[in-house]
Amino acid sequence: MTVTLADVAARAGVSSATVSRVLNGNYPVAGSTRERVLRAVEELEYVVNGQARGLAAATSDLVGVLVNDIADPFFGILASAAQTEIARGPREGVAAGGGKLAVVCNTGGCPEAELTYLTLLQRQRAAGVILTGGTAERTGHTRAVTAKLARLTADGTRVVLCGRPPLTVDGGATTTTLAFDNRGGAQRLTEHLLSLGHRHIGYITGPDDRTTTRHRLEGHGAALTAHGLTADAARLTAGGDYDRRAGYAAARELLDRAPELTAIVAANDTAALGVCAALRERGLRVPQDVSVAGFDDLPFSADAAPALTTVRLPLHEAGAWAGRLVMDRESAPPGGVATVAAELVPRASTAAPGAS
Amino acid sequence: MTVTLADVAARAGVSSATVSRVLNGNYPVAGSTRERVLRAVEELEYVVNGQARGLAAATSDLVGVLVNDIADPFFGILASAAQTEIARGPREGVAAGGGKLAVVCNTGGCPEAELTYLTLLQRQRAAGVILTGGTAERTGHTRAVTAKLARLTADGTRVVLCGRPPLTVDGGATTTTLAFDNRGGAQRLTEHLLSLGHRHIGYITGPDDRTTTRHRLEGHGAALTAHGLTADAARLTAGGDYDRRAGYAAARELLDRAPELTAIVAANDTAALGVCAALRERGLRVPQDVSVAGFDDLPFSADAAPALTTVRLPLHEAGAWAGRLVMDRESAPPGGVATVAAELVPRASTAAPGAS
DNA sequence: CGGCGCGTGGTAAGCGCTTGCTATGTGGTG
DNA sequence: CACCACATAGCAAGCGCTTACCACGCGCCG
Repeated sequence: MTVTLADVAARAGVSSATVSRVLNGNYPVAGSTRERVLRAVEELEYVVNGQARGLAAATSDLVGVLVNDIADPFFGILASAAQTEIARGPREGVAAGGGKLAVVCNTGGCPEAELTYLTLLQRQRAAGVILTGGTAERTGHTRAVTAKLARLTADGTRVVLCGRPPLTVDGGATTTTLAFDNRGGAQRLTEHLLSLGHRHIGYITGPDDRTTTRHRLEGHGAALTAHGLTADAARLTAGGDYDRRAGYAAARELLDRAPELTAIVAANDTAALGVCAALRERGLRVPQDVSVAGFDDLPFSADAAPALTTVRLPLHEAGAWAGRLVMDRESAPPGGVATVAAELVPRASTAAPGAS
Repeated sequence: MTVTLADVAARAGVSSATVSRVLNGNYPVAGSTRERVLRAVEELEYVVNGQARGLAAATSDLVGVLVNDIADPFFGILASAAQTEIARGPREGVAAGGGKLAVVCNTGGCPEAELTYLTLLQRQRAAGVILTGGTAERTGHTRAVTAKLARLTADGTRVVLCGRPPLTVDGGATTTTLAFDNRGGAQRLTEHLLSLGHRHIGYITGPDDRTTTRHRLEGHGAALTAHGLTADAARLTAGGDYDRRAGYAAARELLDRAPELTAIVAANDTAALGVCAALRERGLRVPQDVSVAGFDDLPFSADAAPALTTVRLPLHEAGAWAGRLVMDRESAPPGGVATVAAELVPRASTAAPGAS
């Protein structure tokens, strides 16, 4: 049924070794022979069997990309950029060949799923793995992931972390990491609100145990402290998730609890959208009555009404960078870790309190 | 370096065949033997080599998912839902095992890339392929894709089309298809505007040669015709792409060309956002001065201000359905083709013209 | 003019796993 | 008590490809 190397060889009147050599182009083959082979390949519509090739040559055409949820634009953009780099060979464009296939895995933020996917990728002897986004902070899990990654690395799989804090492996070695400056970004964002004159700032957090959540909250706290304010966490923070619903619910909770609020910082842009909805519903204007800020600078944020003040993470660039790193097309940053800057983007959703 | 079946066999004091059988569980193995083997697997941290297994058993753990761009929420949602189904085994959750890996390929809407990816997936002997979204309408390309898909099908790869029109293969066979009712949805949307009293309706199209673009435009035209209006295409349509920029640019063009417009229908929600931005910029209010409508009902549409009238495509459901179909967990719809309904969702961005 | 080296192509040994077939030991049955 | 059937386990032949190693023939140099 399916055409094999041997079929092509027979048709071209050469041995299968020769066909293999023509196809891989890493061994001298006379021009006339090469042509005969290529013609046979054409005629038979031969397509190499990747599994067999991988087995024989101990290589793989797969690169794993672990994300929380690919439907979330944050991860979508990251993955899209990474995929493009992974598919691109050394030359331009997918069509030129030489690229690999990106296996996207939705972990849903679930630690077990993360490990399961890593094992699945290990099964396929993936050439590389990119882990994106923050991760759960549970010692057991961190240890398990570290061990798994060490194993993968030992087996020759390139591992890149993108948007999560560096992980120190036993040997002291560090897997290549692109960390986002969540703390610094959050700090600058809150400073922006403080400098506008806000003193009662609510904060809506992401899921409890995530590194990203913690870092952003820490940045927020640092800014408050620097201004001599104490973060009244119990009263002024609420949260739960990085989605619209959570932002909406948390905003309502916060407004009930602390009506004096003049600004709300959301865990990310998506949640900020929910916050805006909650404010609108209560008849509060943004930014005249309450300022709102997000994080990430997702595409829709610039188009929201009012346009959302946020912190820009260069997701596309970071994803592409991670892609190049995992493809070994670029050398790792010194020390194995690079911090990706998070830039404050002030827009219309924040203003001085009481401004009409 | 890496542990093989033979290593496990040696450690357990059995033959590698027995280990294989324990691991695959499709052949009787005595309880005591099984336990010994499993212990050895544990101790050695053995992970089966997927390539070797695939080669020997003529199976594959990969399913391809072709999308235009995974960063676009339309495809992100589709892919996310599909991925989840693909990863899920017959039982619940990823961790239970039995699932496959989703290979996501960004074609960028480029026909050549589409073919290249199909070949790459064919190389890997993928268990299945899902092609999502509209496709370019070029005879050469359609023929090439059809041929490729026929080939894949013949090789045992399950092919599912999701969100694109059915493709008739030579033999009269039809690959399983979930088509979106773009035409009907667009028609109902324009009817909605007409029934509000609009008579001067602008239309912003997607890329020229895409099926989706054509179908939506046809639905729009059908609604106008049914109302005895002639679509003055030259004057009242503009467009270019399914993104914000295109919507913005096209809206400006349209407003310059036909200031009498009281409503604008955009190719999709993303473009509609650009339209709103252009209107705001000109000091036109939505919907008082100009009504705006989108298509797809992407998550942000409900949160836009004003909330966007649109046509809901059940992307999540469709993606999950495609996933189940490609995994052969559900039988194909009668005739191999199912049409996914597109439901009008009237929201605040459309109102009667002249209403203040 | 003989031999050496290089440019080519073939041979065959795996890569790590699955699986059809065979071999063995046990219990049940006539 | 002999025989057969069944439950297990092993043997070995591939799956389709890569690649180390060898063979061959030609041109060239000494």
